[in-house]
Amino acid sequence: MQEKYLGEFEQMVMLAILKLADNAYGVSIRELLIDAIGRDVSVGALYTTLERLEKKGLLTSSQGEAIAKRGGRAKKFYAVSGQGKQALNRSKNALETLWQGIQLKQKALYA
Amino acid sequence: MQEKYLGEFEQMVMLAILKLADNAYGVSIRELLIDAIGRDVSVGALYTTLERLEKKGLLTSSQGEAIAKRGGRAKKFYAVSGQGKQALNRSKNALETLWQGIQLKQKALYA
DNA sequence: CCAATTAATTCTACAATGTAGTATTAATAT
DNA sequence: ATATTAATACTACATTGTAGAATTAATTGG
Repeated sequence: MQEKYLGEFEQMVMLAILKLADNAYGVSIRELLIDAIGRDVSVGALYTTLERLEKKGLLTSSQGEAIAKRGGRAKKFYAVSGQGKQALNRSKNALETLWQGIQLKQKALYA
Repeated sequence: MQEKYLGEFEQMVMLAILKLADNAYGVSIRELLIDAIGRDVSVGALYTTLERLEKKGLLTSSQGEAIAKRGGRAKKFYAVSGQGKQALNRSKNALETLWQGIQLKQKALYA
């Protein structure tokens, strides 16, 4: 079977998880994404993607303990699997290769 | 309207066009992509994507002249529009921001 | 000039990913 | 127990990815 690309949103979600390390769960992932990419991410979009990535084996998850805070459901923590990391690398490399030598905007040479 | 991401394949196609400069048409784009990303790209996948990108205003096209070669239909040349370049930049920046500080593989420090 | 050949694009159909909104669940506090 | 809160799950539809077959348009040889 030919390796497929990751979708772009999928990539972003996985990168957010890597960044959050052991604090990567739905709400925190969503916040980081919204902040990092400067646009809204709907709750549904995120959870759907998390599920799909886990089903494909690119993410793993573990149920969090209940915490002594006001209330609310337990968190489900995510981590990027080895397979997921490989996929990220492949996508990154493919894009980098293609960007090679392309200059879209001229940077100002001096202020 | 919120800006959407480019799909990853869409990005790749646009980058290939930029690279090919004034020789970007279906067949050459496909060859460059196959070579650059190391996997097959079906004819249909490519042309469908080209059409959609043009319809969205991210690409422009122009009909090529018939050329004195064995035979075959005239080429349709593509170029990335200003809007297309902006979209590429946005996607690139978003991904770069997220990759910031993430180290997946340790590079060998010495051989 | 017409049939064969070639180079290229278009068409059709379905799968995977993107996206949003609403509903549900599970925990805590009163 | 009931209200409140934090979080996840569900449902549905739009967009993008993907493949293969069909079609078109050009050239050349006879």
